[in-house]
Amino acid sequence: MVSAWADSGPEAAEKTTANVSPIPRPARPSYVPPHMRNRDSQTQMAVSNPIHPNPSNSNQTYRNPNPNPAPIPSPNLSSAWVSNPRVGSLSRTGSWAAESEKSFGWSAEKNPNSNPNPRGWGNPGRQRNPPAAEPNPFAEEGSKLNSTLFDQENTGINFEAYEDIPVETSGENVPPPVNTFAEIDLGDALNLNIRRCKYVKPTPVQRYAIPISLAGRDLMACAQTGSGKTAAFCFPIIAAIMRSNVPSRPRSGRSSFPLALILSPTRELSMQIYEEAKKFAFQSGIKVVVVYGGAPISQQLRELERGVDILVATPGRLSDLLERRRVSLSMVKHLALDEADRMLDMGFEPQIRKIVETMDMPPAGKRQTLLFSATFPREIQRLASDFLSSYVFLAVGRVGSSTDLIVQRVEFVLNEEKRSHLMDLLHGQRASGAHGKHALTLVFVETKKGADSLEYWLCSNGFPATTIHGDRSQQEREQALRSFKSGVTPILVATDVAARGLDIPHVAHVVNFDLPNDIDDYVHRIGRTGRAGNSGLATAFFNDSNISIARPLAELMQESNQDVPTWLQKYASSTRSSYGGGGGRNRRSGGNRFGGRDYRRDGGRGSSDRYGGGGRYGGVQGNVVSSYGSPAGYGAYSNPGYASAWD
DNA sequence: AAAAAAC
Repeated sequence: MVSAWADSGPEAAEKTTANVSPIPRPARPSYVPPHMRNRDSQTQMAVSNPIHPNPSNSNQTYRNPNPNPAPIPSPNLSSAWVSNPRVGSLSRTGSWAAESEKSFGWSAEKNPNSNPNPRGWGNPGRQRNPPAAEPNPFAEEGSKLNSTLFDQENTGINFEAYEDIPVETSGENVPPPVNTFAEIDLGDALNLNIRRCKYVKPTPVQRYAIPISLAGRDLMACAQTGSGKTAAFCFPIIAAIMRSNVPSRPRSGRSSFPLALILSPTRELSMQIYEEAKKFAFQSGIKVVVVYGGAPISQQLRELERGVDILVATPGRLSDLLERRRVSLSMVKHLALDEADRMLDMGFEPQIRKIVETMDMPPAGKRQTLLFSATFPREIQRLASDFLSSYVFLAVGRVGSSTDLIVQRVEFVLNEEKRSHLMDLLHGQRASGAHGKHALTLVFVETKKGADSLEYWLCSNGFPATTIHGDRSQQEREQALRSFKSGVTPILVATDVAARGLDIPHVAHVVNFDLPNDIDDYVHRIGRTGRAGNSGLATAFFNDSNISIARPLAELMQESNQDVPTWLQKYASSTRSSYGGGGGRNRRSGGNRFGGRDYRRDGGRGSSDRYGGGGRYGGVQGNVVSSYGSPAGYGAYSNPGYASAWD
């Protein structure tokens, strides 16, 4: 379980801070101190406010599964693949991957004009704007795969770790899980794209969530970080749109009428979901558009005008577009909230409620609603049930899952010693070299100011760092992320803006320089490493100002088979029991094996219980099953190509 | 108390 480089950790920890004096080195020439950075002003956009006509035919039959989906020209290998559930035993380096890509004929695929769009983007019956050549979203992936660097460092998905993963479903008539993608009718185009993504078999959350969603059910899914959630909600949405009769969308005004809406709490996460969704929807005729703040709206408006089927958005920019009547939600048949617990917490909930309940979106029951997160506090579940109709609750357990692959360490570090202690860790990493050239370190701090100041200090001390937080311009944020991912600045100092969902390959080490107050935030932060079944290291600096998280942290570490320092246990037991009622902020799910538990079950506990109990629905049926019961089609193999598509 | 999210 412990990887080679993780073993080098303790050596670094043994160094004393006293031995290290910051080595004054000139800042890298490219570094610009925070106060010197100019915040670029946004392009002003003339606001037009066309009156939004009521779409006359929005009462289309909901979900009309068409047994004869519109034929989509597809390369000839797809059907062969669909009928072969045993691809799981093939190695990426084997002939399968190499040969199949050749025979797909990439150059031909780049010309979508040979693929008359059967969906009618935005303006049915008429293709006002023939689509420009659809760029191949797999191009970058392909070049990455050919890199020996990545081949060396990526060990591929560790499916063995998922063999015994506990899965809990509850709700009425829960559709059964599948073992392979081939068992589900996702359509030729999507099947082909799944293959291009090098996904060989579904992850646990996908095995359960896809059949449930495909059956048209609402879903609240709780699955560990890095477990393939994006695909779990994108696949069924794409498949459903493909097999439905696309309702004709009004041509009036300048509104666009997406069929699916995917909301996420940060701009970068929306961007990431968009990039993934574009791959899945490649050459399916389904148009994906992303909108978020901080970027010029004019370009986004143009994209929308060209038609949109799946809209990925952050709440603020979407609200803006809704007020401008440039987007109508009246045709939305699928609503997905990623990081749903964050979307429904105090800061976001009113905004989300406004979008979902007071605009023109069909109500729960007339649309499908999919909620995904790694964490689902009980009170958020209760809020969320307002948006759901007869939903299935799905929890994929933590044991044997990716958080188990993260080695978690907690060190007692006083505030004034944090910087030098971080320096020790970084020096140790650098000296051992065991992390490899592409090993990245993500450092979480509490405040935006703190992020700037730590970044400056690191740079001044010879550690190439950059920072991402909400006070930086969107350009700067995206640049920082690129620079981090590419290894130009292998240290990224971040606020919680980077805590959730971001899939950054090769993050070997997550440092909680400042611990969060909420254990769920901790779970999401450390989930930036140890992805796709790879191992990772998470180090937290703890001191007296973190007492409130001591107990849930100790419990979490215990649940994931980590060594809990004795001193931390003392802190934990010195705080009031979280089970005594009241003060349930940091309550986890009562020590069970899941990241969350259906609040409709397990009635009878106090109402302050955070993750379970006191449900207003009595007697919801539940099943606990082992996810990977059937070994069919699962062979040991390694595939370096999976990591980035896993979440 | 902080962070995120529109102009």
